[in-house]
Amino acid sequence: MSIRLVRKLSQFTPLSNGDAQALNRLSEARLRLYQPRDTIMHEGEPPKVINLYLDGWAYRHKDLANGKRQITSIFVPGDLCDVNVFVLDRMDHSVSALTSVAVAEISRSAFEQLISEHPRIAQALWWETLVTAAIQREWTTNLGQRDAAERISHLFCELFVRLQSVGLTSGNSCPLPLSQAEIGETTGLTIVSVNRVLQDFRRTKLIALKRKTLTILDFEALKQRAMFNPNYLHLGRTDHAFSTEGEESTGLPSQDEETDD
Amino acid sequence: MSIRLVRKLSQFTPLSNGDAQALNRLSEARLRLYQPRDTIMHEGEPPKVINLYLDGWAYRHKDLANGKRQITSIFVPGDLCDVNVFVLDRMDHSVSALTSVAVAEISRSAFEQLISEHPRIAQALWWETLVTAAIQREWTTNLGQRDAAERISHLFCELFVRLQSVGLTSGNSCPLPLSQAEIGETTGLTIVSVNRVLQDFRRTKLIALKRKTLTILDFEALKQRAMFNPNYLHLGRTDHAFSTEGEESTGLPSQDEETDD
DNA sequence: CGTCCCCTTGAATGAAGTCAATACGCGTGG
DNA sequence: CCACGCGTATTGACTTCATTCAAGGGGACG
Repeated sequence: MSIRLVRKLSQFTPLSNGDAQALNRLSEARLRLYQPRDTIMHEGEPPKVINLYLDGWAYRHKDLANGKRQITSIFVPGDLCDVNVFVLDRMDHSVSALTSVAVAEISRSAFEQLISEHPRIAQALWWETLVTAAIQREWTTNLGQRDAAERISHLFCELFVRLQSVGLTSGNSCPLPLSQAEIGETTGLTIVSVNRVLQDFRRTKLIALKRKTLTILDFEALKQRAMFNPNYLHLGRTDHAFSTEGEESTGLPSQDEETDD
Repeated sequence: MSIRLVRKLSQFTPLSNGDAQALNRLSEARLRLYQPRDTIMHEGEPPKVINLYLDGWAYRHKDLANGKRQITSIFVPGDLCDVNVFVLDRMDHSVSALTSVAVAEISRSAFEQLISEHPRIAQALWWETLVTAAIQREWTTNLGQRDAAERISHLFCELFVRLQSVGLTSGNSCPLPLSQAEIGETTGLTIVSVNRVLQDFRRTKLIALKRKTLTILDFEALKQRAMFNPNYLHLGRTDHAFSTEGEESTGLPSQDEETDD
C-alpha cells in the first residue's frame, strides 16, 4: 500500500528493510479517504494527527478576509507533507483534496517512536521538508517576478518534472487535475487571464491541455518561456544528507530521474 | 556573544545550561563579518559550512535570467537560517548582507555532534525551520493575492512583530534597513510603485519612515490594510514541540510577546 | 564641490482585472 | 433519447493598477 511512500523516501536516503517495514506498519494504521473539495486540515485548528499522504493530489491554501485565496502548495502523489505539524500549535493554513486522496493518520506518539527508532526516516523527512521549502521559495519568485505566461509555464514545468520523478508521466503527458480557476489561485491570476494564456499556449503549439491531461509539445520552449531551472527541486541524486553507516538496503530500485538539463 | 542565539532558541523549547554552553562554544568557533551588499552564500555552490547568524540583517534572493531578482526571505537579528543546508547538495538561492552581519561558521561535523548530543537544540531548530516555512507561505500569499499597498503594509506588520519578539523595537518604531528598491524586490513591485505607496502611507499618517527607521503611527489601521494575522509567526507560546523531560533551565528570561491580537 | 546613490514626481503605456454574455461538457432525470 | 442544470471554459469590451520612461532633487561622502 505505501510502496510509494517507501519509494519516495528512499530517493533521499537509503532505507533499510526495517525502515521500510516500519513505514508499512504505520501506514496501515488508520486509513482515511477524502473526496475532491474535501478539506483535510483546517486553518486555525490544532493538528490532531499526522497525515501521511499515500495517494492523490491535494493542496495547501490560505483564505483571506476579502474572499480571495491563494494556493500555496500542490501535493502530487508521493509527497508526504505535514509530518512535523505537531511542532506548531495551530494550523496556519488549510489543506484540501484536489482528487480523491488516501491518507494514513498517524498518532503523534507513533510518529515520535518511528523517528527515534529509525533515524534514516527522520533524515529523509528532513530532506522532504527542505525540498518543500525550496519549492516555496521558487513560488515566491514566480509570483513576484514573472508575468502571467511565465508563471503558468513555470508551474507546468515544475509539476511535470515532479510527476516525472515519481513515474507518473507517460511520454510528454501527465495528469493535471486543476481547473483554470485553481491554476489562477496558484499563480495569482484571474480565471480570464489564465484562460487567455492557455489559449495562447495552444495556438503556439507549446502545450495541449484537455480532460485534465497536460501534454507538453515543446518542453524546451516552455522551459525557456518560464525561465525554468529545476535545480531547486534537488532531484537527480540519491545520496545527500548526513553521514550514513552501511546497513542492508530495501532492495527498491532507486528512481531514475532524467530531469536535469 | 551568542546570547541572542541562545535566547532565540529558548523561545521555542527550554534549553539546559549544557545546551546553552554548547551553543556558546560553537559560535565562538569561527566568526566572520560581512558588510552590506556582501554575498554570504552563492546560488549554485555547494555549501561548505553552516552559518549561524549572530547579528545583523540579511536576505535570501533568487536572480533570474532576465536580470530581475526576488528577495525571498529577510533575516532579522536573532534568526538562524540555513542550519540544515547540508542536506541539499547545492544552494538554490543566494544570501546577502543588508547591514553588517556577524556569522559563526560551524563545520558540518561540529554541527552534527551538537545536534546529536543536544536533542533540544535539534528540536528548536526544527521549530525555527517550520516557522520559516510558514513565513514563506505567507509571502506567497502576499505576492499572489494582495495589491501594492497591502503587500507593503503586510511586510511592515510582519517585520515589526518579528523584531518585537526579539526586543528590537522601541515603542512603535523599529529599524528598517531596506531601500525602496529592496522593498520592491521583496514585494514584487517597482521602485516607483513602492515610492507612491509610501508617500500615500505618510500622507494618511499610517507610518513614518525616515533614516532607516520605521514608525508605525496606526498599527490597527496598518494591520487592517494588510489583512495581517500574525498566527503564521507562531509566537506567543514557549512550550510547543515534542515531549521534553525536565532539566535545569538556562535562567534566561522567557521573551514576553505581546503580539497576538 | 562634485559624484553617487537613493528618493520623488509626472505623463504615457501596458498587462491584467472586471464585467458580462455565451458556449461547452457531462451527469441526471423525465 | 432528449431536456435541463450546473460547473467550467471562452471571448469581447472596458477599466484600472502598476510599470515604464524620463526628469529632477536631496543627502552623504570624499
